[in-house]
Amino acid sequence: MNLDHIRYFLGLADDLHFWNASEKMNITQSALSRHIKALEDELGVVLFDRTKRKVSLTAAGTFLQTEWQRLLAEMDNVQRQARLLDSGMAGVLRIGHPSSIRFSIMPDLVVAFSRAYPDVKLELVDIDDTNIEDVVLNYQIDIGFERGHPVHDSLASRLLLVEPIALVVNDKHPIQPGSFTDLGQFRDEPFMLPAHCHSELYLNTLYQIFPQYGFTPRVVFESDHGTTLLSLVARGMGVTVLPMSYEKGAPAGVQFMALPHETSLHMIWRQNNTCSIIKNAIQVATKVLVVGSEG
Amino acid sequence: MNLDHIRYFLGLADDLHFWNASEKMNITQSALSRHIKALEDELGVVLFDRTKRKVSLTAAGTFLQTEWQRLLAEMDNVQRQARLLDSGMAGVLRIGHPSSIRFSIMPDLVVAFSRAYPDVKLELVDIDDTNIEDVVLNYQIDIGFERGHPVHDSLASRLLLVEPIALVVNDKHPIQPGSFTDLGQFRDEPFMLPAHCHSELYLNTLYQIFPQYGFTPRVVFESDHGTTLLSLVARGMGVTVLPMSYEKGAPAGVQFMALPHETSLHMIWRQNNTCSIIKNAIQVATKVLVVGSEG
DNA sequence: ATTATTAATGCGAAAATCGAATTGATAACA
DNA sequence: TGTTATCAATTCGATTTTCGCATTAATAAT
Repeated sequence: MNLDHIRYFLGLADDLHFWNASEKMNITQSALSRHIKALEDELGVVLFDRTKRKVSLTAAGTFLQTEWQRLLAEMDNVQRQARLLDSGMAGVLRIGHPSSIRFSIMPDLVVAFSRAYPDVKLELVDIDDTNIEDVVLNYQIDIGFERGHPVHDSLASRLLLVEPIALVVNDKHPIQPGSFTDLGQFRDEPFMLPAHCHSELYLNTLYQIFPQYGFTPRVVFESDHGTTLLSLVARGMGVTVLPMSYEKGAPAGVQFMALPHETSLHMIWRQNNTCSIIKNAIQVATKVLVVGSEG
Repeated sequence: MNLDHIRYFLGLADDLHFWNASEKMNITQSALSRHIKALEDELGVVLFDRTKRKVSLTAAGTFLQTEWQRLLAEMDNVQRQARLLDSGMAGVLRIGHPSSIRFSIMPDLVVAFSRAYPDVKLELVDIDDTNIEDVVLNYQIDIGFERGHPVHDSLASRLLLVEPIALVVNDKHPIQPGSFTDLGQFRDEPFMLPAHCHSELYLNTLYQIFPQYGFTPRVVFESDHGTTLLSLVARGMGVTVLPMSYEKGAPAGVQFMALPHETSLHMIWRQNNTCSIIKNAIQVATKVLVVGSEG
């Protein structure tokens, strides 16, 4: 059955006059007659009583008028929603990110994206010890953030941010920004560092720093959570090394000192994910954290 | 847009394989390809990602799969209901009847009809002093019952019942069935009779009886309600004349004696009412009250 | 490099649909 | 009572759409 048949039916049901109705719908009267007949034949139900002089709806016709009107309107709404989904103006975007950007970068991105696409629902998924690339590949999330260029082939990525890695000390520590020269000054300090189950890429970067200063840090505490490390630094338990973006939202009593080393933040997604929401998200993220671009 | 397009879409969305899906739906693969393409072009939305080797639904496609499935099911239900309405298996039937058959005939008809057509809702409309023919013609009810052949041209009717008119006396009245000969015996009795706003046809029949016995009844009380008259007869206030069908459900203490006069019961409906429920109602009524038939 | 798989496409035939004109039946009017 | 006006159904030839068959093109598997 053709939805146009139903539209023609509704037009005739409004006018109850074949010629008038056909003219309003820009078809000929003969076409309208045939459409209605075809519809009636297909249903096996007479929709109009025509007495050569007057056209009126049958009981079934009256029923179908209201029901089909409703269903056609629903069809339209469904199609409009589909177009929104297609254009990335509506839908769901699941995001996973390391805790390191929870307070500094994610809020900016979320606010910017929600403003631009208010009808897209954001689901922030907590990713702790799992490899974030796997979580993207497993369709658990659509977009992930990772420190370092993604390893997996079928992931696409964009570099969003390059930031210094910082040494973090208690603000009562004898060495402060004024007297800080290089990391070698801390060779005998107790370090608190991320655990090994954290992002490999970042850990590699991190653990390649110390040998350059000729020492291996004495690790007295391990944690994946930067905020945990920060609060222990604030309590004077030792020093730590974290991306500079942790400075925003850090507790009182800690001091960040940039090291001459950097870490990058990449946004990653499935290469075969053609959904426009992804494209929109890339665009927003790029606009918010203006950096160059990458494949 | 054609609903078949949507069916083809749903078929492909199930299989995610053009050839398999097309074979299941008894069309060729080329036809299916073109249907899907036509649908996508019409919507302006890509529904499937096809990578020459794998077919998968887009976000919009996934959405439309569930929504269109639901809408198509609704379409089917609506059509089924329309067919029921058309066949007279469902719908509403509004009935008006004189109070004279409320206890004797209507219950039988209602029970029989409800058993045969359980999905047709019966609305019993109380018709008191209004002309029942007008109530049918005004579309207030679909079917009416009238004592006598209908007057109006555009009404169709069927004779359902011919029954005696009865004299009703108190069971302590000196004249009882054994001693009853004719109505002339009651020329000096106090009569209680229907009021003039009752059905004209019946009143004409009724008031033509007395002259045949050479007297005019002494009317001491008038009422349209046969049950009222009966209860007064039971209290010994006088005698009355009513269709024999009142005997069923009459109060204790009254005695019915058939007169050699008859009244008929007709079912009436709008001649131009083509609704099958009417036809079904006629059939049921005829079967329940087996009598001949009439135009 | 070769083969198998599979969606898209070109092509002629078949089917559906269209508009213009005609028909047939009824209501309105003279 | 005969005539006209109205209006839905129908006929007919032309156009458009849709179909199946065969082929093409692109990819994955061997």
